[in-house]
Amino acid sequence: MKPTDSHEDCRPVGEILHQIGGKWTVLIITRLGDGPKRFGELKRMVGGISQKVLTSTLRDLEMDGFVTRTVTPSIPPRVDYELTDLGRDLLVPLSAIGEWAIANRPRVLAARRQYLEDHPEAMPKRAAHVALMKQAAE
Amino acid sequence: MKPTDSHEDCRPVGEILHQIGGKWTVLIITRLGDGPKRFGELKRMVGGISQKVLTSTLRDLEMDGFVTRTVTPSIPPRVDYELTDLGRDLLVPLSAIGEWAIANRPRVLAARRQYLEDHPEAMPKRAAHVALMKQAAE
DNA sequence: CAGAATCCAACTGGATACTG
DNA sequence: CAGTATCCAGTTGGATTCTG
Repeated sequence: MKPTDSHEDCRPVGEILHQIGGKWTVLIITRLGDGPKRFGELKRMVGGISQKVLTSTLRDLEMDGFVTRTVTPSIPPRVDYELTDLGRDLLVPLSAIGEWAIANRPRVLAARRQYLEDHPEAMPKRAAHVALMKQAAE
Repeated sequence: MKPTDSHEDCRPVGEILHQIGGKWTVLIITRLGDGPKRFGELKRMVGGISQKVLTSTLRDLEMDGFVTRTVTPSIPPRVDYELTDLGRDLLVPLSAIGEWAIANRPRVLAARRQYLEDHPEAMPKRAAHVALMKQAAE
């Protein structure tokens, strides 16, 4: 599995990455890294995610075999999510990305500021930029 | 920079991850991993990407300081893209993800098949699923 | 509590045509 | 060759309301 070769298997890999690369996936998987969590617990921990999106993201993760969903039919109901072996496996490279993001956010923000200085006309054509720029302004 | 703590900096990290998690970002960065590439070269190597999307993704990466864009005003014009130090830095955790995806694609596909067996009514509510299922059927 | 169901605005990304 | 400029369909994701 050499890293710099393999021109053919780009697309299939892209599909998996796209799935993993969802805005919240990394956050959810890493939150589950230290044990099972209930739905509401996860929602609070991640923060800023709507239930609809959390629900469907968790469904995706369940579908891909990264998490298990355990329903306890009590009143009120209780649902726990937990990483599978595959999920814990994925957690390794994923948390590496997460830590990279935390560690290098300042560098990225600085690069964005620099870019805007050099290209004053650049202005946000993509939404993600706006969000990051707001952070850069802090 | 502990992995399992830090409830606060989830969102900011999410923004960076979202950026990185774009469908093509990982593919492009890893393709650039073994040296500078021209626009058309990249387009062929990645495969299946439109020039519009390739262009805007490259702009994003440039904006974030991951790649440099070098224009040689000849006829025909020539533009080279190359990883910056920050980009090469990012390449490390990113290619880990890429390799994970290649190595574990079968497991993910198997999980999807299993899921569909267990939940016959599940059927594609999200597009990404359709793509993966088509692959699963191969 | 955990979600399902709607409604709807915003963003993504593909196809096509044109330019220096 | 390497874009830029449109147009446009499909998806994502937020807010809100309702249910077992």
